[in-house]
Amino acid sequence: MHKEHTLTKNQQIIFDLIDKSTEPMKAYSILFNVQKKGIKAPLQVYRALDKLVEIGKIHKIESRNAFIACHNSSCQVAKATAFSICEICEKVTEISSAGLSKYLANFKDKDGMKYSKYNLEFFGLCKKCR
Amino acid sequence: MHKEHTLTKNQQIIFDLIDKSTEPMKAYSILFNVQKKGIKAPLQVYRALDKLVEIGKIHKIESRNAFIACHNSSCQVAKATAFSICEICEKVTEISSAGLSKYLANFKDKDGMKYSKYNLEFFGLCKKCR
DNA sequence: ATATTTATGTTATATTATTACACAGCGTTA
DNA sequence: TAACGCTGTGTAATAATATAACATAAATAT
Repeated sequence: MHKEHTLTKNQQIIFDLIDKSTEPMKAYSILFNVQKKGIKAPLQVYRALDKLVEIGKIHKIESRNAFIACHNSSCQVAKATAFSICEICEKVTEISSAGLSKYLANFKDKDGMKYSKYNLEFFGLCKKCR
Repeated sequence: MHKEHTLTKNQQIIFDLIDKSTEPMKAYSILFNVQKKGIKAPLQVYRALDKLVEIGKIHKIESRNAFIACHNSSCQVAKATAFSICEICEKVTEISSAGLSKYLANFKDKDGMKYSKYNLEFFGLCKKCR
């Protein structure tokens, strides 16, 4: 079981914005959008983003420096993430595949080492862009 | 078979530096190190990095904004990369596992979509840091 | 109630990456 | 050879992403 995190005001504002967005949002675009709500400085945004990532409410798309809400209910901690990214329209989708998760969670390298966390980004063309 | 790419002067200087490094190098650290060789501006570095990534001589570690030389002879194009990253000492190792490559290259999502490229980053503690 | 931790607000600054423009070298081809 | 396309170079300026440092407030624990 996981502790339910009650979001603070800034965290809630920023999460709501990302959650409503149909595409990954960048930090300064988030900042621009929440300035009317009193969040004025980059650091306020980054602090909220850090926390939201930490508790698994959002994920960072590393190759794009952008953030999307997690829609995978089983993923309350940001320790195992996989995305597909369209190289034309930049649509990003979180991949939720039991097989893939299982394979990666159990993956051991040559030295028999297992890892506590991973991030996987697939690139290609989405249906629309083919 | 792949065309052999002859590196240009700037590309060669920057590749040599990254190749000799025991750890991933960041763009501005590269810049600092090659200034004595006449490469003075960030853009000169980024242009060389872009090309080196494109032809698979180096890879970008997205979560760290850093670059490492490819030591995987089979990987002449940057389309399928996997790394392990130690969260304490930041040691990065390229993972070369036939099983993993095969699994990911053949991975299809729910819609049966296959991808042309992927990047996977595993996080954990290396042997020394355990 | 006090200590501790977590979050906030603000200013300044560091770090990472790109735009825009001028020009040089090289192979093609007309 | 000259005109063209392509790739790479040099330089200055700037954009975009992220953090440091410091002061204060709110929430939680002892």
